[in-house]
Amino acid sequence: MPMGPSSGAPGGRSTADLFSPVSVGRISEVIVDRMRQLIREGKLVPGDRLPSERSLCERFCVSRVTVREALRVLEASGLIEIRVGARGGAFVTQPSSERVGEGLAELMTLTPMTAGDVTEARMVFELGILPLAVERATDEDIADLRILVEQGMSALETGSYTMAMSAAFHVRVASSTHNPAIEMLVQSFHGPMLMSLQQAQVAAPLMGPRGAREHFDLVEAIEKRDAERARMIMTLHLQRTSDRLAENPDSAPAHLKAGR
Amino acid sequence: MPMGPSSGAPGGRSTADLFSPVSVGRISEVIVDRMRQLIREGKLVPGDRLPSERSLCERFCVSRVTVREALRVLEASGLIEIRVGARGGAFVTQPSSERVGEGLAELMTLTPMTAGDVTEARMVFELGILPLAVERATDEDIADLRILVEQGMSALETGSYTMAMSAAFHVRVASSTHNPAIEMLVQSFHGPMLMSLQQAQVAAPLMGPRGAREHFDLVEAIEKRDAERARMIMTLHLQRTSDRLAENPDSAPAHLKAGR
DNA sequence: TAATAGCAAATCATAAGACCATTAGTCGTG
DNA sequence: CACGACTAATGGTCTTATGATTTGCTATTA
Repeated sequence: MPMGPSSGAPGGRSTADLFSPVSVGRISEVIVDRMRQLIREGKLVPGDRLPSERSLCERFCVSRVTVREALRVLEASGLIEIRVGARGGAFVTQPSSERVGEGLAELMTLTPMTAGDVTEARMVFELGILPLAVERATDEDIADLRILVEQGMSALETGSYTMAMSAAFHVRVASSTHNPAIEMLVQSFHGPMLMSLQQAQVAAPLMGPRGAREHFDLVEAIEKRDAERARMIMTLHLQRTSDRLAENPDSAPAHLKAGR
Repeated sequence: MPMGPSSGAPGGRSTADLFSPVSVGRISEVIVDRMRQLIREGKLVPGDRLPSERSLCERFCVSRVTVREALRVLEASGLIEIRVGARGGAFVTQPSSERVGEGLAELMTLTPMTAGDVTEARMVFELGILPLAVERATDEDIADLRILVEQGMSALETGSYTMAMSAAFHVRVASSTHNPAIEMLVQSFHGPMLMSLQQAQVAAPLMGPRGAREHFDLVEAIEKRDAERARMIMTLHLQRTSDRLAENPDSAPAHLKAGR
């Protein structure tokens, strides 16, 4: 019996299984999958430290190169973070929407897509979730929003308003829907995208006293469960942002700018 | 002049620049950035083949290990694809929304997020873009949609309807907005996410004759620029899908399932 | 002639061993 | 107690070798 681990004539079953490839792709890829699975199953939770490269070599019976390539991939996937030095190693990271946002941002730089396109998509989404936010916002949500509005206003006075603060507000509105998927998407929108597009220089003009006022009014509308009014305010608010972007030369095709 | 490439006393400028760290992080990371930039600038376009690993070693004056780690990262980022054998090597890939979708799907498996959450987000977005699609759809868009509907109907009769076909229809609707960002997002939704969640086994029940009819009606509404009617149809359509999902035990928390 | 087996080259995949750089902890000395 | 030197752990990189896979060519043979 020249072929096949188990005895018996080869006619018994489909040849498709018997002559399947003996090795499946890269070893490092197998290791990556194993790690992924461990993380998914919760056997590895954020903060955990993986064994050292050399330990992993022994456990998997592979060379360090292979282990390192697997770690590189996991790192690029945002699943682990690697620190050097004593007590260093690979640590499981907290899952975050940043990675999605990064992928989104990168796609934007590679694809014929303008800032206007993105703003429009954002508008559709943020307007669409408003009714949900209005309906579901708890007292705690509203209190948080009020705090953010106040912080924004005082920051405006001292001229220290940043895009991050605006993003925080919009994300908090999204999280008032109590739908993690929605929150994550909005976060992905704001995170690296707008951040990289226009840094501090246009943050202030983008957010004048009027913008702050709109934030304030929006919270009030949410509190009063006035979806229609909330929608109106947000429409204006986003529309103005969009217009500012249109004036701004930086709003040119995103893939011409963006240096990370 | 012991330090600094340009002559002159060190007092001329901030010492911060002069005594900056001599090496910044990983070499492989530098290579990754260089490659990324080349691709962004269009010096490397999809289909192009990168030099072989050994050539890159010489060009960058680094070892093969380093080059390989860079290639792994680029591959994990979805920027290149690596083939082995003669005429193999690293090839620049067509940018696609798949990567974003993957990241999204992975986040879903790692985060406390139910299929219901995702469906809700999807509903918000797909409903929100409908007015844009209705307004902007060209004759070509509508013709394409009709073809997809017909294909779906005949597939239903032969029992060969797949999730992919449903996804294709919804994505085509999204692309009728002529906004790449929107198209990409919808694609990200449908791509790996729903695909992995419920494979073929639930595709058919999810898409009965009624679903096909709704697709048909939706196209008609778009053609007649009847945003209100389109919205109603889509609402029902998605709602039904959502309900089916809720009945289905597979709709349990996404992070408990999903094996890729 | 045409199909097939065999061979060679290009290329990625992996291994093993060595050395350097960075970091945290420890221990000694003032 | 404070500060600096030493040590051990760990990732980062290099070098050299070998294996595996794919393509294309070539020679053999029916």
